[in-house]
Amino acid sequence: MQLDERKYLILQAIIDDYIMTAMPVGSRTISRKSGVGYSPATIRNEMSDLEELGYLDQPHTSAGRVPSNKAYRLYVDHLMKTVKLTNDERERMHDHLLAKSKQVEGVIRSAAGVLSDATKYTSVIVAPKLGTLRIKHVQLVPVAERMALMVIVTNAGIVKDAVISVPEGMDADELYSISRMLTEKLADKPLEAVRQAFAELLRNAEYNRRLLGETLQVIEKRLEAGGDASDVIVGGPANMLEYPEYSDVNKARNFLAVLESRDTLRQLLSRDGGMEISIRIGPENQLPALNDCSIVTASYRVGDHSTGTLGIIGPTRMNYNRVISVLEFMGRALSDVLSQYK
Amino acid sequence: MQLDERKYLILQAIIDDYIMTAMPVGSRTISRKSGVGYSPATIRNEMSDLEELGYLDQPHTSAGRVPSNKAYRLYVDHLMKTVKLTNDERERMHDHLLAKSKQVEGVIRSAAGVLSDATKYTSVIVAPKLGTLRIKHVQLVPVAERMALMVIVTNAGIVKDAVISVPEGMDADELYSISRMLTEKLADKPLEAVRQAFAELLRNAEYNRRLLGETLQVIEKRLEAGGDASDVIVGGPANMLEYPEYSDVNKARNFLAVLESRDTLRQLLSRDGGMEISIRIGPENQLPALNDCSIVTASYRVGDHSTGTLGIIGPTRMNYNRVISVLEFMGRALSDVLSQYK
DNA sequence: GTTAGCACTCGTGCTTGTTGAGTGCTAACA
DNA sequence: TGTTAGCACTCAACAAGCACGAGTGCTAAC
Repeated sequence: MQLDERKYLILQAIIDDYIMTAMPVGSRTISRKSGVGYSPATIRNEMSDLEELGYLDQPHTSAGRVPSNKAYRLYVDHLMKTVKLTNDERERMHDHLLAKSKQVEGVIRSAAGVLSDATKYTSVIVAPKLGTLRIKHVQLVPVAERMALMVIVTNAGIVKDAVISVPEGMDADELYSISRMLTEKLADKPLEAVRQAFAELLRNAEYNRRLLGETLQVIEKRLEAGGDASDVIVGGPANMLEYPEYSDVNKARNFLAVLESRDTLRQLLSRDGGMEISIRIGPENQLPALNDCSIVTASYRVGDHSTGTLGIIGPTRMNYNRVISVLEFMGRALSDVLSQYK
Repeated sequence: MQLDERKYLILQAIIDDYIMTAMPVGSRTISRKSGVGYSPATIRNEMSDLEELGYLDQPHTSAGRVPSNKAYRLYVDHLMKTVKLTNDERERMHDHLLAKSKQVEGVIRSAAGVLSDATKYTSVIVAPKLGTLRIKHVQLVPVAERMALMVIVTNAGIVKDAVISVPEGMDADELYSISRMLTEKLADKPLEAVRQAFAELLRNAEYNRRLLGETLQVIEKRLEAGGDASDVIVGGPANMLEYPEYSDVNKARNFLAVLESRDTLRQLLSRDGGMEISIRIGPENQLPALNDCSIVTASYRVGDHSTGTLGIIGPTRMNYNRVISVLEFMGRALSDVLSQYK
């Protein structure tokens, strides 16, 4: 059995309706719907076929039908027609984004807010991979006896800091000149290339080797860790509770638990290929707790080499249409804002 | 009618039981309980009195009784006997806190995690008021044509950054020397005293006045804003859903919505007096959405002048005992860790 | 002052019946 | 041969009725 034009039409109508209502949809509903000129009986026959083909599920005999994950896959790949955002909406989102643009952390944070507000789902934004960011400036600041704070400013104005210990008796002036030297040597190098640069520094070091060694270690540790918790920002976690899928408190709790584990989130948002938009439906995203969620992601650029990810997590019956439009727009907007300090 | 010894005893037993079970407690339960040697009938008479006095509520005729907010108030003020944490527990919490102590943001974040794990409620930590922190270092880093990133390192290693615009043609070296000058002039001054210092600088400025003016403005704006979103850290938001009080999704959603508004949280956690532990029960915390929540807060010190707040939000029938012990301990631990880079 | 006894209340959980949305099948129709 | 009307059937959801039991208040006896 194959999918003909009419089956596509009916399947699409069913999915569209289910996305709106979250209720199993019956043959009468589809029959009434404009654009499909068949009687309920005909629709029923087609629905029966679609069920056999694995595109529809039936919760129980006397209920309507519900799209399967396979149906959503077909939907996003072929059936869905993209909608445009209104200019008004684009403007509003853009303005919200710029309102806090004075602080970089703030830009990402408000982007997450805009995303979750615009879609009514939960949004997640992952900051660019540390290793790909370029160092603009390194500064060691004395904070205590034998301790200094190392501040690294990268492009996109992202600031990373870490406490390192310094040799006995090293004073502020000395740290200052080491900072100057480090900045000079490391400027415009990506963080992940720092090991090499350091090796070179250590070979012909006039300065304290132990200090440089530890500084290198700290940087590498940060790189390995893949960034700390603040690198994943979640927006509108409570939005998900609006949907009947999560009217069960246990489900809601499991969902929120996933959001609390930034590591899991970072992994979930890791993207496969280079395509603009990636969609994972239900079990496609591996995590059992998110079996009835879909994750849609896009990416944004910072400078020429670094990319971060922005995404939406919602029920599998999410409004893919709108989510994709919003993500595409915000991906571009975020890239613009974050690349302006190149 | 007055509260005699026996009424205290019974009320305490009722509250203890209700904190454990969240079920209306009946006279039989209390009678069986060790320590109270009276028959259910006697207990009933006393309970009737307690209800009349406003310490107990009755959900409906044939149910047991539930402590009122007035009862909780009495409980935390007089009835409650403090319990000690085991050494084992203290150690575990302390270790968790230190595990991430290399990054300051990380310390506060993991403290929030420790708090919510130890209590099974939701924790909130507010970073110290910016104005009271002391400047250790100011650094201007060029990020784009006519734009620089200003990084301010304060004691406790807290780093604040903001983008400012700089005059045409100002190069890295020039910014470097301005940074040096600013650091020298501002070092060890609290942020809120910066206005004065700047006024002085502006009076006999050799350097560009417009730059200094804007720098001052940025600092002041940050001060006025009372810190940005990252200054409030929430731990274990999903914990609250464990409790039957929040088995209603709508209630849960409202609760989570409150947690999303960092401004509201900051206000909620603002503390009245200087006492070590502050407890607000139900409506005492003003916010209708949190009418059946209690908020317990303690404070921590950073250096000599700055204080931040750490708190627990839980149902009014929370385990005040334990919460207070944990908060006291963590307040001290956090102060120790954050004051070590003085 | 304390307690046993008893009638009374009322939420909870179970069973049963009803309703209605939806299905599958069959037979008639174009 | 594809489409549709008709009809019997299914089953979740809802409501009504009922028994149960936890809990109360009151009274009278100890």
